[in-house]
Amino acid sequence: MPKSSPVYLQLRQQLVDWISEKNLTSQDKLPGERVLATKFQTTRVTLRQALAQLEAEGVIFRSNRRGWYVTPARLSYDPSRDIGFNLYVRQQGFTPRTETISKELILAPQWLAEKCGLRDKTPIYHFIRRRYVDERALLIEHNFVNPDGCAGLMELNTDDSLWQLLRDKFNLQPASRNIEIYPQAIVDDTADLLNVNTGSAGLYLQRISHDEAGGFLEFDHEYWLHDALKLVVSVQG
Amino acid sequence: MPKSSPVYLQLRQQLVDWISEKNLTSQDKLPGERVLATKFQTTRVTLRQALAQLEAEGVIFRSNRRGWYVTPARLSYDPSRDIGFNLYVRQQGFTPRTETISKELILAPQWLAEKCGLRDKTPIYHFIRRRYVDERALLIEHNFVNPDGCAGLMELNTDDSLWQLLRDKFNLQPASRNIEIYPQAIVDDTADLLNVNTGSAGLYLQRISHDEAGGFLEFDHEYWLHDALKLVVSVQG
DNA sequence: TTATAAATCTGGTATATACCAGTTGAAAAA
DNA sequence: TTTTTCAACTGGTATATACCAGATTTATAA
Repeated sequence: MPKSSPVYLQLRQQLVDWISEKNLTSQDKLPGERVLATKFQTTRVTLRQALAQLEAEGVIFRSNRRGWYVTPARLSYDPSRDIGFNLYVRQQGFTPRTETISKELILAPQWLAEKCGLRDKTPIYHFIRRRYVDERALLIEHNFVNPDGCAGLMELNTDDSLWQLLRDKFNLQPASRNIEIYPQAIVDDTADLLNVNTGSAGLYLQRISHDEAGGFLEFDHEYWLHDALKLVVSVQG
Repeated sequence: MPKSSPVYLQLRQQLVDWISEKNLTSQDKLPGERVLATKFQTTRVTLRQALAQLEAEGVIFRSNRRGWYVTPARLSYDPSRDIGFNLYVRQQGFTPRTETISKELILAPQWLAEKCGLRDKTPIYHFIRRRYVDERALLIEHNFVNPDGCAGLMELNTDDSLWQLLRDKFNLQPASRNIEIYPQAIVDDTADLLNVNTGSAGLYLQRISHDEAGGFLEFDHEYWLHDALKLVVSVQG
């Protein structure tokens, strides 16, 4: 006799069926939790367990206190290329948007100096940007750029590709990158900026770029929603 | 007046403090939920919310119905190299173990044939392996190997590096790899094999390797626990 | 000594209920 | 028409309580 699965997993399946039956698609809103709980004859608590399950699977997502929505297809993303986020997104038929949340010249804190092989308190540009696809905020990006050779970068419009600016205006181009990637919960400020609860699943991506002479160009880290991207990398050898 | 954070987040902090105060370290077990709930004067339900938060952050992990444990440091892992899992792990001072769960010669199903550019129903080796670090099961790996040029692979011991076997015994070596990486919930069989609940956060990693002539060598996918690894990739250009 | 069965751990699921806190949109005021 | 205010909605947090289901240990029988 097959053991029956728990109620919340059965409910999960009912929700999946219902979503496909109703032809709900990318970014469509689900009814409120109280409505769903009634419709499927269960408690809100149990319903939320099923919703959380689907959220973990990347089927639906929530926007802070606004409700549940159907998750759009993942964005393919190659962290070893720098054709620019906006271009990337458009090539896949989505609509990008970038907000520069802050830009300032700071003195490199110790952790950053260590990572990048700089002396403590070296001046460095710090950009914080929020990037959207189809008006859903997908990631928060921090760029720390070595000001050597690109003085005045901060006065330019940074809502598009930084690398494009560096290449076109300052003739700077990365020759090698060290990339680190791992799943990490999104917390605190970052969570707020992305309109998710602290502790939401996310993907952390860090990149250190050097020029041909081995000089430090840029340190960057990105906090992505867990269901938002698919990394694609090609490697030789 | 600063808004006070919810009880479960305060509790989260208390737990963190308590863990560090008690000097709990890698793989140490936490007291049972009922004990903790009493100690911190809260309900088991609220306590579990705090524990789930720490789990999402990768501070603690649970082993199915056994209890909560302190998460070990992440394993660094370069998916573009193939020095072999076991060697990788040992280099970082951990103890690896690999179990071959199954190995068989199958006929490539459609999805696989498409991905690898094969004809439908091409014969192909299928290995399923479970890999441990310090006796914690971290990932389930599926290898689909093109039998051309490595007949008899299935009879060999596959608890170490497949690539090492292919290189040493069959003179096969990959020239290029296409890698896909994204966060994905661990469900069903895979969850069972890893001793986690269905829906646990995980990282999915897929690799397609070709030889110098562009011939298909191997398709591989891996399901990792979300808190188990840190991907490290170096890229030129 | 070993194998088996039962008791007792542990976390997992489920229900009912209340209130809190941002979001939203409608109503009221400017 | 525009702004402001406020009611109502939504999801988020919190407590209390019960029972279920695997895992582990202990006691018992072979």
